[in-house]
Amino acid sequence: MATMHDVARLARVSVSTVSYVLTGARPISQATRDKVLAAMTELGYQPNAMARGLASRRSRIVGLLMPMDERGLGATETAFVTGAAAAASVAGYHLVLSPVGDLDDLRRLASQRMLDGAVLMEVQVEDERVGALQEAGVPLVLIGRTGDTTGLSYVDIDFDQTVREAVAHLVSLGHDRIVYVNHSAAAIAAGYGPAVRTRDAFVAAMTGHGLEPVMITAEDSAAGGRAALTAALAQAPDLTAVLVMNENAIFGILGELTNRGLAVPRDVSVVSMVTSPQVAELATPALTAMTSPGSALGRIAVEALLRHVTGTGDDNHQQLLPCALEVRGSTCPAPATLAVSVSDGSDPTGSGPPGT
Amino acid sequence: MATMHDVARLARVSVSTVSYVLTGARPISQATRDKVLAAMTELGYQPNAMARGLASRRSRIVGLLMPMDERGLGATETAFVTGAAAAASVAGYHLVLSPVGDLDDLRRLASQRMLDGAVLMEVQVEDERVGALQEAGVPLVLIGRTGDTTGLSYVDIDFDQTVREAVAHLVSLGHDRIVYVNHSAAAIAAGYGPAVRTRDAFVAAMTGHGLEPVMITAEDSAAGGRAALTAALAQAPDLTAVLVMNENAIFGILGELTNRGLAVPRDVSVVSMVTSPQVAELATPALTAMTSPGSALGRIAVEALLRHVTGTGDDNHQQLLPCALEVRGSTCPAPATLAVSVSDGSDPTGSGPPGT
DNA sequence: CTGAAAGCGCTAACAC
DNA sequence: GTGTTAGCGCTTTCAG
Repeated sequence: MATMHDVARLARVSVSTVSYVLTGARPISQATRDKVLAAMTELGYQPNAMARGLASRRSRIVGLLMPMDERGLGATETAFVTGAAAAASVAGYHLVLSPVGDLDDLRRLASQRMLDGAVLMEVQVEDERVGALQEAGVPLVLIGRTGDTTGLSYVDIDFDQTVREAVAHLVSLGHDRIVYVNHSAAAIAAGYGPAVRTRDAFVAAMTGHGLEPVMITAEDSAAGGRAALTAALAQAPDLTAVLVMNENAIFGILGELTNRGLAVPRDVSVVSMVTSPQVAELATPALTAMTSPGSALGRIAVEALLRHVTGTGDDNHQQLLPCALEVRGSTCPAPATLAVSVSDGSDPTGSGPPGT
Repeated sequence: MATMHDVARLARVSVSTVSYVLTGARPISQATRDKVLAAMTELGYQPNAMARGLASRRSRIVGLLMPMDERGLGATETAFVTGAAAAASVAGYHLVLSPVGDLDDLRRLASQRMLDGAVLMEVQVEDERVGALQEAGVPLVLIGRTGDTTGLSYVDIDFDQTVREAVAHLVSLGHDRIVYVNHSAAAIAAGYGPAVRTRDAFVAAMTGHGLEPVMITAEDSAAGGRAALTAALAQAPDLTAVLVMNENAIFGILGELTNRGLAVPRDVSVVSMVTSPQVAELATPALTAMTSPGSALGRIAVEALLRHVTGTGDDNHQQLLPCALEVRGSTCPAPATLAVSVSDGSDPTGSGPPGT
């Protein structure tokens, strides 16, 4: 393995010159640079990452910290990762995905000066990792948001916009009995951001359309989805559409719908929010969904982090990204307004009270 | 940030002593060790990873290289990761997941002496990464197998056993028209290990039971699954069971079955191979599956790698792990043997030619 | 525009 | 059982 000395000797320059052509930290004449570059390629030189890191106090590694629970990475999260990795690679940084479950592990990783910065995924409202990294002096950017974002950089999904557009889509199809299946009650109670924010946004959106917001909570599993649909039908027997933000429950919901002889979308329209096209396509029919801005989230987070790390630019980047409506096969116009309504010609806006 | 010198000074010992209590590379008296440890905690000392790496020529980082395509990590792959991370952590190593898509990126990573070793996931029959890492002198272990495994360490799933048990399960339930839905024809032609090995194992298993092996290929998507089921029914209209090893196609298969009014498991039993419980539970009914030895694969791979890296033990670990049959709701006894058979009492073994 | 040399924080001989 | 010290390969002053 050739070292910088070897390159310097071969190019007949000093080591510092070699170093400077590598880092670009000071101007080098074209002639010298060419000599050095030639020597490098001739020797197949690659700088030693550890030595660089020690001398420069910069590892050129940024971490993507994701709590890996058993559920695995959905396509959405995977998109974060690929987007982030690409952005890091472009900047000459390595992105390492650290499946740190343990807070102590994280503390260790951070204090060992192994990371120039970190992107946190799956951020909780009260996330201990934030404090741990700040104490260790590791710059960070969140994908998601903590409760108090003062002085923190983050990139997150615009849940308000997402819910609003999803509801608008259903309303424009004539639906007026829309049930929202959220994450679990426990998640909401714990203040899990996406669950809380979508809940509020749903209430606002429905109210804005003069409709009554009905929300059901669901455990993150197929069984949870089945139970949620059962509860939804109990609470709103005349529902014509369900809005879901729970990739783990959605298949249970669809299964239970089928079990009850309700066809999608003929009898019930379904919209899945913050969903990747891949998952949407798994269902039959494919799901109309609000597609998450997957790789963009990851890319933007890393770019903001690197700006922070290198001291280039704002160290307080806060940004929301929209989800895009992609209409597939799980939504269609609401079944002809209730027989009674049709027969008496009332309620053409479809915004009447339930049970009419 | 406290350094080793600070610790040494506070404990009134030499730096080397501190270093040795850290590495355990030579015996230290209990008294000194205690002093040093006390000093360390008092200062909140954490060794600098870069300095250690430079001096010891060991980064204590092992890479888990996974080509991240858009599909994302299934629960199965995620289990590899968590198993591997846990094993690395226990040994005091960091596991970094490197989403290297580009071979040049990988070469760079390897030549920069950043990795003490690597575990390769999603191994292809002809995998360029193997050569790249070997040239760079990076020890490696595969999860999966290349075509020629001479001199290579690997851990893989025992596809023979998996197929054999899955078929045996169906046969024991009285099924005799079993269709296997494999990966795509292209994947098989390219020599994709799991596809080729399960194909051969399926033929062997069916033949062993005196049954005719019918295999259909499917693209890795819901649409591919739907098409495959259509093809399967065309080729074997009287099929009573389908065996699948394609997590992306399985939902398409199930959807198409429903579309055609075929109930699972009443009309058709379904077994999914190399599947995580999480995915199996997504379906309604939950899928009977051959559960993959997820985290064990990751753990064993890392343990083998670390033995290799530290020179402790065989650097040629080759091991196959079985999948476990977990019976859920998608299989049941075959529909009463064909009416004709029953009425004429023939073919009790169910091994007659198709179309009887 | 280029060189010389002093570290970065740690490990691992080599001494005792 | 412990101390001394020469590097590991690079970056970055400080000089020219």
